[in-house]
Amino acid sequence: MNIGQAAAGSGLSAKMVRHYESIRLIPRAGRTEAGYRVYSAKDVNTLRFIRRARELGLSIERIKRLVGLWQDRERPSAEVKRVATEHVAELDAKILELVAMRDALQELAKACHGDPRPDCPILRDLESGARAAIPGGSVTEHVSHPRRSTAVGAAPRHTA
Amino acid sequence: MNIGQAAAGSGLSAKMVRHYESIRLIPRAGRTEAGYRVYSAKDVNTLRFIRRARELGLSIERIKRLVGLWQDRERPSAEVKRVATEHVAELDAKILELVAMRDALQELAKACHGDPRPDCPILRDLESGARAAIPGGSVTEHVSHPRRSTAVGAAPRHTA
DNA sequence: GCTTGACCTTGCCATTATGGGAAGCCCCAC
DNA sequence: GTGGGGCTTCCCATAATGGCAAGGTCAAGC
Repeated sequence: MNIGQAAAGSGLSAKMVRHYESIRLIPRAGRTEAGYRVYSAKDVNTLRFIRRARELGLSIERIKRLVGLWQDRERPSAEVKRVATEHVAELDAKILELVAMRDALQELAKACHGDPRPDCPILRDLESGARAAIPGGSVTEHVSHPRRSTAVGAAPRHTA
Repeated sequence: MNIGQAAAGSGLSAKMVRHYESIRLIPRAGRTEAGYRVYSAKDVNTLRFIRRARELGLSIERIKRLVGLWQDRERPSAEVKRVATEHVAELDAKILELVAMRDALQELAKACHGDPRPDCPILRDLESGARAAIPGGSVTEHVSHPRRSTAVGAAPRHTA
């Protein structure tokens, strides 16, 4: 099958399938005489694997490792688990960061009248507030109301 | 003062101060005859405001709005509050996404022996698992399109 | 005066994962 | 034989930041 079918069958975009080939996450697909990429059902399985891994937020680098382990019948499950727990640790760190931001901003917003007058604790905080540590608490418990919005405006990088 | 002093005084890098100028988050700084940027204490205050806003994860676009409101003595606090609550909503959405990922992966990891044998529920899930409800957790079903961020491996995009 | 070193300038590249679009070839149905 | 849809490659853009490079500037010390 061509890339369109493979993409549809895996849930990825054709664009991303090409991209994954270019960064060598997947091997170079075979070509027809006209240069069209050719995929097998097995290839689609690999692409689905990748899509699911991306849904769990795994980075391309980790997915590379996982695909390698997946295809190795002798793999120690310990290695797979390690990749997973590494990612869980990063997710936890990120979650803590975002929760701290949200809680701080939510407090400020709560204290803001939100009326036609100019006085505003949010601006006062930004103007000269010292960002302080937020008292501990389980992250999960704070997560309440949903919302299917879009991007969060990314935070300062210091992480890696 | 020069950019180095302004950067140090605001907690930003000189690089970012130049960047913020280039994207017009701040006005073009005055120059010496040699072309060096010149900053006043007031400029540094603005830079500090920006740094704190970034610490709260606000995007440059929202910070632009906030800086504008901050400098407008007639601003309605309701507008400031709106910017803040918009961001809180996005943070909440992002947090939910990450928590869903973390919980799912954590469950899988917990079920993985992590020994020298190849059998592994994590790979089995990726191989053909539908992302489903996590026991004990409220976050479930389709983990839709996340986004990128700091340390975490980022997820699919759709948003912007 | 001249050297040295710290600081400044602009500009380009990299990151992460993904989308968009252009220019141009290919294939099949009608 | 033609039109439209699928395919190809390549470049650009995103968000925010770091890094490096080549070169100008300034102040201090000799």
